[in-house]
Amino acid sequence: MSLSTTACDQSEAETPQLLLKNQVCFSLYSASNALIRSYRPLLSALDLTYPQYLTMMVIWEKSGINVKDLGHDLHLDSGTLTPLLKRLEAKGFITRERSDEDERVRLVFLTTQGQQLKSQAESVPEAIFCKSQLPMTELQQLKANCEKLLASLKK
Amino acid sequence: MSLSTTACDQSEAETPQLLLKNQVCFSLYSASNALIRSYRPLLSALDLTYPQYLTMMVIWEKSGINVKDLGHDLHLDSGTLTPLLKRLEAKGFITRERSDEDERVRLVFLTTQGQQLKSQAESVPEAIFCKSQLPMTELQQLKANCEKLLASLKK
DNA sequence: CAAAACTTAATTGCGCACGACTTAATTGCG
DNA sequence: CGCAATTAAGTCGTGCGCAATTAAGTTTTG
Repeated sequence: MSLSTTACDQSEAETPQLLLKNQVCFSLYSASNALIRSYRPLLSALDLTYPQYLTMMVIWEKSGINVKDLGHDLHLDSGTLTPLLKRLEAKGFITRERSDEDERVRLVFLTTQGQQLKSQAESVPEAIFCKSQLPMTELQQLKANCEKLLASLKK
Repeated sequence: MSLSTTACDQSEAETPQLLLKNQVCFSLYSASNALIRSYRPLLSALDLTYPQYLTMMVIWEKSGINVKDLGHDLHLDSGTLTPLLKRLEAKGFITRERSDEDERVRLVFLTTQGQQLKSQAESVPEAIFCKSQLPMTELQQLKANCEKLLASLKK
């Protein structure tokens, strides 16, 4: 067996594990791209990209977090986060300050404008749920399956 | 309700729909990134990136396909595909030729080297399945859920 | 038949992801 | 103490994704 879910395909049975339609990863990748795409018009109204929106979620919850912990929460590294945080700072949503205790550490704080953004963002999840046109139970199942795969790959 | 699966969270119940851990999309995005990451060492041995690997799958199945149909199959546009195909051509895996019937159309053909690559790639799906450490039934469920979401968002 | 409408690919610009590397600060240990 | 090892963030280069635009070829239609 393989990650390509070879089931009952009639076309080209020679190497079915190399058919696009049998790839779990392709489905995951396409669905992720499509869902992020559907966020785009909603988020561009807030002057945010999707990764910036995720980052703001962490900062809304944990203002003063450092880059390492942010990267841990988002599963992203400093090569991705540093420029992203600079863009969020340029937009006025956050400030980036060095820690006094440890000069290596960069702390990220929410600004007043960043706080205001949160109330504007509150309607986004509902809007996306409507766009998805799927029952909550299925979305939760999808979420659980993704988390299980992620946990398994992280080990 | 919302796409953020607000269930039974104890932390910060004020706006639970804006907590990262309640986002279906974040789980999907993280799992997709992680799975693609786990393909990387296997594919770099074949001198392919993950999107290039997906593209080669289509071309292995449909040598002579045009860019529009390739984009339809992969859910990608020419802005992504044109440079990707040029890189595949530079590596010698494909050729890109104009159609005789319609000069606008660009046809993509498998080369001998591209054909040889297929046999080298045959071990990849199995290796990824092992890395995932999940039963096939769960992977198939994940795949089905992703496809349902994608279909729903495409409408 | 010629101009308008349409279609296909290519181009451009921006923002990720991420590996590899660098810089600077802190810690550890002999 | 002093220097090596470690750690945190930043930098750089490559390759996507995708919106917006452009260029070129084809079809439609008055």
